[in-house]
Amino acid sequence: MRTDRCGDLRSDDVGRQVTLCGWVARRREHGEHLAFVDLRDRSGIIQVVVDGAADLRSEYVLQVTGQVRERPADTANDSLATGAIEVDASEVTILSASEPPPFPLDERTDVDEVLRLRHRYVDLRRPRLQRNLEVRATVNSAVRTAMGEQGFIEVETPMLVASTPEGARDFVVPSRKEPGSFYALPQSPQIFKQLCMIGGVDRYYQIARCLRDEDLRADRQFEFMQLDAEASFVSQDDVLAFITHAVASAAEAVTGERPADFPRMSWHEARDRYGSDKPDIRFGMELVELTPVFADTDFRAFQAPCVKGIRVPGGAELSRNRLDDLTDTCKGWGAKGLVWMKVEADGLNSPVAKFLSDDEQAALRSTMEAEEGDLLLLVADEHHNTCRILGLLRLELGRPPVTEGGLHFLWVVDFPLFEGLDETGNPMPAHHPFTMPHEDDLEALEAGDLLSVRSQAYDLVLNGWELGSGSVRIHRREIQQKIFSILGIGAEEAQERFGFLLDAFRYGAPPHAGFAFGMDRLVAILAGEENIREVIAYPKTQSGADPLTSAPTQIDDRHLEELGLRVLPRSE
RNA sequence: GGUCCUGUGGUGCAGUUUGGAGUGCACGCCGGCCUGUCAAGCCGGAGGUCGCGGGUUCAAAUCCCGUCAGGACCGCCA
Repeated sequence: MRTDRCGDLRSDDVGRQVTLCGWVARRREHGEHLAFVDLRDRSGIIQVVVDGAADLRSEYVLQVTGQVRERPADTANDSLATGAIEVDASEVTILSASEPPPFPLDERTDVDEVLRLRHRYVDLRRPRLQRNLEVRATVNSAVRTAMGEQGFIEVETPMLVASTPEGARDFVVPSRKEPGSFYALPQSPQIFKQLCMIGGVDRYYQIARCLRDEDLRADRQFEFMQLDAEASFVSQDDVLAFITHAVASAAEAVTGERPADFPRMSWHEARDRYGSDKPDIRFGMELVELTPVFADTDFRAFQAPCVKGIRVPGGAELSRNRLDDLTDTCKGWGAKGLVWMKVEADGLNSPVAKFLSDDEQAALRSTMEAEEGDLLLLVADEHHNTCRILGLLRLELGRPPVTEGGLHFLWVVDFPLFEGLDETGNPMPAHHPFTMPHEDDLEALEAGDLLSVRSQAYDLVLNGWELGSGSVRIHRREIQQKIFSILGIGAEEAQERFGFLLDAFRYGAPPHAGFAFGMDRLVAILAGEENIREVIAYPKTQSGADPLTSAPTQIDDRHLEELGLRVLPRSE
């Protein structure tokens, strides 16, 4: 139907007879005998000169045949890739008419998102989404190539799986053949990929759809795509290298530049310096240790296990109102309070300055390298809480937009194996119960010094977004049993919950390790989007609805009966 | 489950603080004019459940209560 794409034509094509198909992006009429139509397809836009009488309106679908020609002198449009030329139409066929679109398709208008989702087929025509979908396809393709290069093969795993009690809430699918029983949709292919290892598929990967029935966020949808990978006979370093290659290849495919650095940082260092296990290292404002400065302080609020602060360059300009807001925000995060100090020519301006000795003020200023005009924000609390609050505050005050600062990848390693205790006093696994403890910490594990035990688990962070995580898995039976017993999972319960995996481990399980990272998040950052809905063709709203199809919908009684289901009346 | 923000012709906004006639801006739409525009221009026109319900008031887009939808975040996401 067409010989060329609209956006591909250039001055080289002058003189050629071409046939183009596309949508009317805009028309400019000059009376009976002249009109300009900007014809748009996925490749871009070109100006078509048509007879003024033609009734060609916005978003009509046209087939245009005509000759490519230079535009007359002084009428070139530099802002258009095809701006030096135009197509002189000899024949225009309306393939499909269109009602006026429900919202403008130009890039200038920030349209209500529900409206965009309800008419997603129109929204998808806009350059922004066209570009984002291309970025996504490029990333998918680059990742597949990169994994293939490293000897991984793509294996598909089922969507209808058994529900396990771990992790997120499952989406479930009722069984027709066995009423009252349910499949679960996979939260990840975790178990299956480990079974692949036992099955001798020594390098598995999959760009897998995962589903978790948890509340949605800017970086979270019910369903999302992961690069899921697992390899046998490899170390943590090997896995980091595999994933680094895949992610670097994806970034290079999109930006044209291969990111060089994938630095590593221990979980402890990340917490102490950035107050986060996913530090955004695009900017400074690092947490400064101040506990020694106030070791002998008379100021009650600083008589805490840990005092830290951040320095906001130029922050002394913030109004009292804004500082009060920040204090409230911190309290909302669970802080006992927030101490602010403005660094001024004649000293520290702060409600609490009078409680601090001259030595303390001087030590504070030098430790924080404070300069006139800075704002110092201090929190005193338990170590972990101090770091967490300041980490959130740092992001609140300093985090650049997604499009700024380049790509800063970071491997966070040496996570603790357990993060605190649950209500019943059992330690909680920081990753999952198959995570291998650090070899150097096996003695501490044996000795019961649980919270000091590191794991061979690792996260990949990009500009403060957690892209994904992985671990070396336990393949030694006695260690697995030790972990289960620490977690308070008895042999019977373990068998019930993970029976088929444990059974499989009896038949020759190779040492293995793996990783999974969120493709949507990677694509969003590479596309310069703050929200993964912008890189998903058909996303859902924050309440999990799809304005396009109206999902979720009710099903009729006959259908319910067939599945052995009855819907309870809504409770108050 | 919680906190905060938003909802006004087809679209994007202003108007809400301090109640007084559906008032305004830009785009789009419809009609007319126009042979080099490119966010074309000029003239004219149509288009409203101020999300919904209730309350206060002589009077509500505006104040109060509730509710729905959307968004950001907390909880949640091993």
